[in-house]
Amino acid sequence: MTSEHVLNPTAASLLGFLHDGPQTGWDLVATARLRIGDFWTLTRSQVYRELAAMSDAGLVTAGERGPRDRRPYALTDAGRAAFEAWLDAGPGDETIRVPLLLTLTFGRHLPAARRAEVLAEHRDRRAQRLTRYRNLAEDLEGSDAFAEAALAFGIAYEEATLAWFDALPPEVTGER
Amino acid sequence: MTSEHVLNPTAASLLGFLHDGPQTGWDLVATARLRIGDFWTLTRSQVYRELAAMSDAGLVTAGERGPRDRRPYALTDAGRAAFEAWLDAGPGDETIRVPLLLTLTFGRHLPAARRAEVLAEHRDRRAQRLTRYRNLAEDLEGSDAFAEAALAFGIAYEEATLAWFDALPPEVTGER
DNA sequence: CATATCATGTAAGAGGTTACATGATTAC
DNA sequence: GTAATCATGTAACCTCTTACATGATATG
Repeated sequence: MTSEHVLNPTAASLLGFLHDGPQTGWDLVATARLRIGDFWTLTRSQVYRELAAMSDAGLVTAGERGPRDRRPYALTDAGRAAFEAWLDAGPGDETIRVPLLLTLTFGRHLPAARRAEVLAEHRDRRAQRLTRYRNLAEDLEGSDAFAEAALAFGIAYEEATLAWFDALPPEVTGER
Repeated sequence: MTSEHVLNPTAASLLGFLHDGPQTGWDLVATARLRIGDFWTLTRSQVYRELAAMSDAGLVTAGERGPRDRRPYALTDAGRAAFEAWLDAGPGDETIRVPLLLTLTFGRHLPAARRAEVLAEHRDRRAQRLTRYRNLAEDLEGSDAFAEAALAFGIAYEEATLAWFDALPPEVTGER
């Protein structure tokens, strides 16, 4: 009888990173920000909480405290099994929540001039993100095909968004 | 001194819908599912809670209970002001959380055959969503430019996603 | 009269964010 | 020695989901 600890995607990702060796909470935050931060948000608080919970559940073990109270967590066999089960289950349905489209839906309640500003600001943020992604893609080239694929998704998304922006009719954008 | 009640996007959307006249919680759920359901999830529980909270804050007023205990909520001037302030602030940053890209990031831990299956399943779900969007777009044509624009975003997103799927290299998809 | 649908809500818990509190070590 | 950064964690609160509980009305 295996005690099935159901993983949430955040916890599962931590286990995923621990496959490359023990890490402290602090390090895991940095790793996660770097490797999945562009498509999965997570906070320090969350990481420490999930680590504590997974330690209780036997999915990870806390090692000795090192300098500066550093406390490395290592994957257990149970943790490895739980991670594999999570991965094998496939990605859950995406929760699509796009604040921009809410603002747009209620666009008729926003004066045209302000609407134009708001949209332009948002478009700009997207454009900056696309630029950042493209730079990242250069750095990443040839290293990790999976990471490259994930980044390519982001690029495709932002490109599509910008094209959408530029195709909006003037009665929506509020520009004359 | 105006008591600034800070709205979350869900609450704000309810106020937005109440601009077209009083509605009950039940009706608001249906309206929201229909009008913003494709880019903003929300549950019954949430709607009743937000209505109660906004009623306490004076942003809406509960009317007399009708048949089947139906209780219509109406917008107050404070509610209208709060909504306008929310709308004017512009859309907040999108929280990007794409479970698919997590699965992909850890793709090397998933056997190639299973990886191919998982990706194919997910691609299929996306394709179905795109089809649904396209049908909706036909129905919507010429009615509401803002709703059409929001839908066009969804279509652009799904089209970009499908194109990305189809451009994935075989070492990522796990197909030979 | 039985079943489906309409309609309200509460309870419990998971997940997520922000702010607070504390202290060690490194770099200047 | 002082400021930055590393490192751990707790507390409070908000948001969101799922399950539970209850009853009225319409449809067949």
